[in-house]
Amino acid sequence: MARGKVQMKKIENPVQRQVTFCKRRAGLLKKAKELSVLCDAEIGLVIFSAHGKLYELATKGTMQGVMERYIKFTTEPQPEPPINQQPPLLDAKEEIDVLKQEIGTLQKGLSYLFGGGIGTMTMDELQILEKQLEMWIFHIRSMKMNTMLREIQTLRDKEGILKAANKYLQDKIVENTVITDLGPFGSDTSYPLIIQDEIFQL
Amino acid sequence: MARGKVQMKKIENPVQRQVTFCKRRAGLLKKAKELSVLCDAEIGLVIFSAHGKLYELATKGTMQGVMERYIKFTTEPQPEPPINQQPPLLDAKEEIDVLKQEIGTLQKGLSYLFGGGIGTMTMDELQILEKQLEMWIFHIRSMKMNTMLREIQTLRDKEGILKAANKYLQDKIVENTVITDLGPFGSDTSYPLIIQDEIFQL
DNA sequence: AACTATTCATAAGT
DNA sequence: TACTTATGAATAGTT
Repeated sequence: MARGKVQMKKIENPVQRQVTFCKRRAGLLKKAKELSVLCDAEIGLVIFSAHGKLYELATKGTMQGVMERYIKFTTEPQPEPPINQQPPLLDAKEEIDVLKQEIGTLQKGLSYLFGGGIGTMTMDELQILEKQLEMWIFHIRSMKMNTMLREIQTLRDKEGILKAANKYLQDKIVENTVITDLGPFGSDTSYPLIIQDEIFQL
Repeated sequence: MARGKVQMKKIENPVQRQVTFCKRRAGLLKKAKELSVLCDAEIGLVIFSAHGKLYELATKGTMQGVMERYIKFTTEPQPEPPINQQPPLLDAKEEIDVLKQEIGTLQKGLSYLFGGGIGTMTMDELQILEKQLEMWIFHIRSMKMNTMLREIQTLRDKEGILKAANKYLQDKIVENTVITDLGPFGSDTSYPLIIQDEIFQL
């Protein structure tokens, strides 16, 4: 930098350290912005000063966004965006592994937030925590219900399409055999045994 | 920097952009390390290249640690370290407030970890999450049970002490009145109405 | 907070 | 991809 090299160790003089912190922090944030702009990169930068003050920069979106992307990236295998893409669940097993890791993180967060020892919590605190967890479960269950309802609807849609296809096939067969024979078709509840795969590619 | 200023906009030439990305990325990481060492700061730096590759730096601990600290900092009010300190429970009301804030943090963490939309979770994922939450509740409830058992034990201890005190007082009264009168005392189930506060300072 | 002498980072070239 | 070099930027020490 200027007027003498600087030793790569903590600056002992608190005043000088604070000044250097301000200058270099500004420089670092500027450099990060530049890199993001010049090279189209997404950057998240978090700086906690020695006294605990927070300085942050998130290019392209929020810090939340960067952190989510980071978690996703480090949790999943390399291929960056293979989670919940168009093909709704390509590999259920892999997805469950991902979830397990996420839950592990959450658990860590729990024991961390209530660190020092959950054993020291008061009755009131336990009561609140239990209630909170119950609310979460309630939330999860209502989401499960929604998922099931959606699946049921999807199945009904498919049923409708199959019935229509069935009808169409029946009509065609009747049409082709009308001269020689009037077959036993006609029931509204009978379905064809041959199903076109394409029907499922909705 | 060298041989001509650089325009602060995305470098169009892909080759040059890639070269610049490598150079400036290295520079940025170096500067971040230096700032951390010189000024005793905790820094988390995440860089996603335009092609989605991840580069990261976490000084002092892990990126997880930085992100947890960030979440805590942005969720809670400023006073950074007033969480479950030595004085076990100086003010129960205050402690509950702290707990509520911590729960808020946890909630945020939940929606963050499953960010992007919990609505996209699969049935399997929801199932696992629900089970996890139930296990937490089970844990909480067993802790509540322990707390209650401990309180019951404490009350029994107090009862024993009170009974002993009662006996002592009775004996004293009997002793002092034995000449003039044999009072109606003698029941094992009667307690004195006057209780010494000191008895409760166990 | 502003200045300036230096060192550092790096754009362009090889 | 790596090295070199000329030059612009960052900044340590000073005021």
